[in-house]
Amino acid sequence: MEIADRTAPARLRALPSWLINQAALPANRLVTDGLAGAGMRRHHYALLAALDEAGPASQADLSRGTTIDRSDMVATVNELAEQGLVERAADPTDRRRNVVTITPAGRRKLRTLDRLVGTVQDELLAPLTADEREQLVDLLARVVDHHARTSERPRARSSSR
Amino acid sequence: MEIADRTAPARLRALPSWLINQAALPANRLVTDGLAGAGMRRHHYALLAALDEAGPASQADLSRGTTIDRSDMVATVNELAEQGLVERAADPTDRRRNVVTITPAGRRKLRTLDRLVGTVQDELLAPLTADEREQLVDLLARVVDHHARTSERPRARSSSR
DNA sequence: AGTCATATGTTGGTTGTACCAACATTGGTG
DNA sequence: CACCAATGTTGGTACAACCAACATATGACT
Repeated sequence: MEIADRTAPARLRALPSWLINQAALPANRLVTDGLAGAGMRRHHYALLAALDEAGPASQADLSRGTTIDRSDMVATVNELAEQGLVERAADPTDRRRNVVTITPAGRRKLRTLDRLVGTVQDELLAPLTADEREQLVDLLARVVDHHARTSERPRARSSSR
Repeated sequence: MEIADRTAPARLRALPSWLINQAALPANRLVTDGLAGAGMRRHHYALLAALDEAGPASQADLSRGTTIDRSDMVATVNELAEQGLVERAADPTDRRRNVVTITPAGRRKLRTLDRLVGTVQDELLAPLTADEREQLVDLLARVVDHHARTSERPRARSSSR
């Protein structure tokens, strides 16, 4: 009569897509809460990381280099710029573009966030050994890579016209 | 200068929480698209599965048995009832409750969805071998279980009746 | 040179999922 | 009886991931 076990249907519990979603819930909760302590959100961290690793870039390039949509990039850059963590400047060589640059304060903040996010991974993967964590990362990376390639069709340019 | 590689920052690519999120994107896209072909959404599938496996139950029990909030359960049951896939009836023994029951049509639909969702898993995990898929499911299940237990502290019932 | 397709930043949406707060009704327990 | 808890329900929030359209600019081709 009663659903006493409080566990999801067996069908779902065996479903990779469902498990990934369920795992994403604590993952997001932990990361979001962790970053919230520093006044940041996930987009902010991703953008700072991209800038730190790849150097100054236009918003469109940053959008392609992260998974942040061009339209969401606007607000993200705004928010980071307000806090002095990045700077937005017009690109003299292409007046359509803004060049976004990480500031020293941004780099400092990023290091803080790195630590923060790092500790959160331990909480997230608490039940797994170091080996298993590596396995998980490897497996997921291959899945993610596969779909990044198949969804993003660079589309052979048809200069034919 | 330019972010030509179109890959996310290395920091993120090594982050379990980020990978889980990125994997959830194609997972959701595939499942959502698949179910959309049958006029269903994920909630509908989860609810039908729960009803099929655990039998008729109140909305609150169903909410606990899936991951669907009590408030979202209302609409989910409504939508399935409109299509004759479930039935909602007042519980004579407890007038607060509605007893939700899956109909034969609901069972038929569920079988269709099972097939649909199953084929989608193959697409999702295309780059992995059968062994690796099992590993992934096992690792994720343990992570999910761990956080299900640590977050939900139901507090031992005084009288389980 | 002029035309046309494309890239860029930006605004202003929409969708889906996961929540939370509050409420009236009912039930169970002291 | 008085009180607290559970249930269904309404209405709302937050956030990420999109999409459409636009003005401006660039570049490529004729």
